[in-house]
Amino acid sequence: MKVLCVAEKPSIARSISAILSGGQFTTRPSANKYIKNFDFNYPQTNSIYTVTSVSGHLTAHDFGDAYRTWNSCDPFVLFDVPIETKISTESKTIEKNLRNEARGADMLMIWTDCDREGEHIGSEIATVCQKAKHNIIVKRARFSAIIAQQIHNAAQHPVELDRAQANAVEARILLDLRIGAAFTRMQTLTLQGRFAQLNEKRDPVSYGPCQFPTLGFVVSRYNQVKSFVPETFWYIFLSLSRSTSSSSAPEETQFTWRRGHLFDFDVTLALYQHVLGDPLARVVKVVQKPTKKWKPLPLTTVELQKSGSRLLKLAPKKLLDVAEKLYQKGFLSYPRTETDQFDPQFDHMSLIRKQKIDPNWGAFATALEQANGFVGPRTGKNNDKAHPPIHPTAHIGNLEGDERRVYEFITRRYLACCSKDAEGWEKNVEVECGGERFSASLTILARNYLDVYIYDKWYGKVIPDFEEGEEFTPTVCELKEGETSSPSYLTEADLVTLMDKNGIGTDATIAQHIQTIVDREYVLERMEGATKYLVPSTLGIGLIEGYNQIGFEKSLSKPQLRRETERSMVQVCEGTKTKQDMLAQSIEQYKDMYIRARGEFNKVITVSSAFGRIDVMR
DNA sequence: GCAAGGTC
Repeated sequence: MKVLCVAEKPSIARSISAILSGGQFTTRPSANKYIKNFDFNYPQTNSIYTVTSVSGHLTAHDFGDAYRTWNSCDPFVLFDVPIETKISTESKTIEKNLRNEARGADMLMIWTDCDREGEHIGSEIATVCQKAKHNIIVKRARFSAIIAQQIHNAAQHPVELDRAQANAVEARILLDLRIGAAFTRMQTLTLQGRFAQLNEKRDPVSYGPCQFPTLGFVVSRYNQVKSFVPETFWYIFLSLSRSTSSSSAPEETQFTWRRGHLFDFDVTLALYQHVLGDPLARVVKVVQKPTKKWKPLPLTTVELQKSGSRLLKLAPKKLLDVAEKLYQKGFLSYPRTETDQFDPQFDHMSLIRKQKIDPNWGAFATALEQANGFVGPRTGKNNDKAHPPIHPTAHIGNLEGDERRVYEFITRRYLACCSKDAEGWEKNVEVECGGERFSASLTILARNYLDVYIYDKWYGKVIPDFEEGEEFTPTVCELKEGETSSPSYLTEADLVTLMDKNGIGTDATIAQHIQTIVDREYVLERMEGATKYLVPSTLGIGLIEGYNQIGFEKSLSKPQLRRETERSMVQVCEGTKTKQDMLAQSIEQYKDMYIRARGEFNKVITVSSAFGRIDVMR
């Protein structure tokens, strides 16, 4: 039997071939420069295998000619007019390769990632191959990691394609296109009629079910900052200076008031006077216990973008681009993964060994190899069943600039994962004075993973000995005043976190959505020191606040609608809803909102005009 | 000139 295997991307095709053939395969080029065909025998099922791949989705969706140009129709009809599905121009050579290979095959085995999108890509592959060979048997290989035993098992026990999952994705594709195109054209054409600046630039004023909630987060934080009024508070500050030993200089131990701070001056003053009336502080409790600072979890794409943008000051999109490049050069594992747990069979030692030669972290890697050095990584809660957490696959010493910094971060993170938690000793001293309680708590370090993961800080300070029942005269006892501080604008790391929590976009697209609202000039990047903050432009504020004033039951700029789309997709996958019902219900809902938005768009225009100009403020 | 999701 001749079997044609098709993976979602070239790297997986190569890995599968290496495993199934035991390294004995021949390589043929295809019409596409990224894609190769691998041939070998697979005696376990008495078959001749060819393994190739696509490169993500094969098809593109668009309206027919009659509706593609912007002035050809009322945007409202885009909710209903037919959508054409074509092989995208970039995929033409890939389609050709699939057809050639399918003609000579008895069976098509689909090896796309085991997620909804993978099932949809699989159905695209099946359509192309069945066109080339009508009676080809279509099967699907199920695997959750590129591990020999799993890959062999998948090849020997193929299952059926899950059409329900493919349908759910198809519905989302159609919905996003209809909603995006209809609202984008309506917004753009209406605003261009009112604001000359927009007309000159001809930039679309886009709407999208992911980009608007993303913009909504930025505007919402902006409003919090603008409406913030500082509040004065008061607190009692207590400290003691004493030497830890007879020879050392005195050190100050600061105690924290158990009440934190109060907003009522008179009450605070009364309590303070009570404390002043009692010159002696008594140690009521000393608790000492070991404490830990946990090493980081294995690295996912979202976490790379969050911690990377915070620690390396690189934009999430940039981080992903750099990681992608390093992956293509063979230094990193696949950088788009939701998985924060390594497979129990994962071979860490050979990867750690590769890092021993590094001048900066080689010694740490060497120590991990010794007895008591290595501790298996923590197990997170997420597993996409397709890719392991991001880790270095080879050592490289001559990178420069951002590539070097990203590689270093990922490598240090990985080595930290294979190390031990930092250990400390916590001493909590509780003190009573004039009826008020105060406490001090400090930690002493045993660094472990912190030695390689230089991005985490864990400060500790030796605290003098205190004994229960001991009395002392505080060195300082003061009534102090403070002020609540304004929230800051959103950082990119904050925004990634919010999007991830609210299910806006996926690990691979979150960074793109942020880029989109910047490109559309809805949001400006403002540097303060080394930190980049996101501030909405007048246009961004006008759009969000304008829609808010229309008072939709479900806001176009909040995550709820996207969550509902997600829930509908799950229902289609489970078979509790049909694709047609999902489409019909959503389209109806958005049509109602579209009609109201169009009717009351003067509110968006009014809010935008209120800022005087609709172009961006600098 | 529109979306979001894959991927190179």
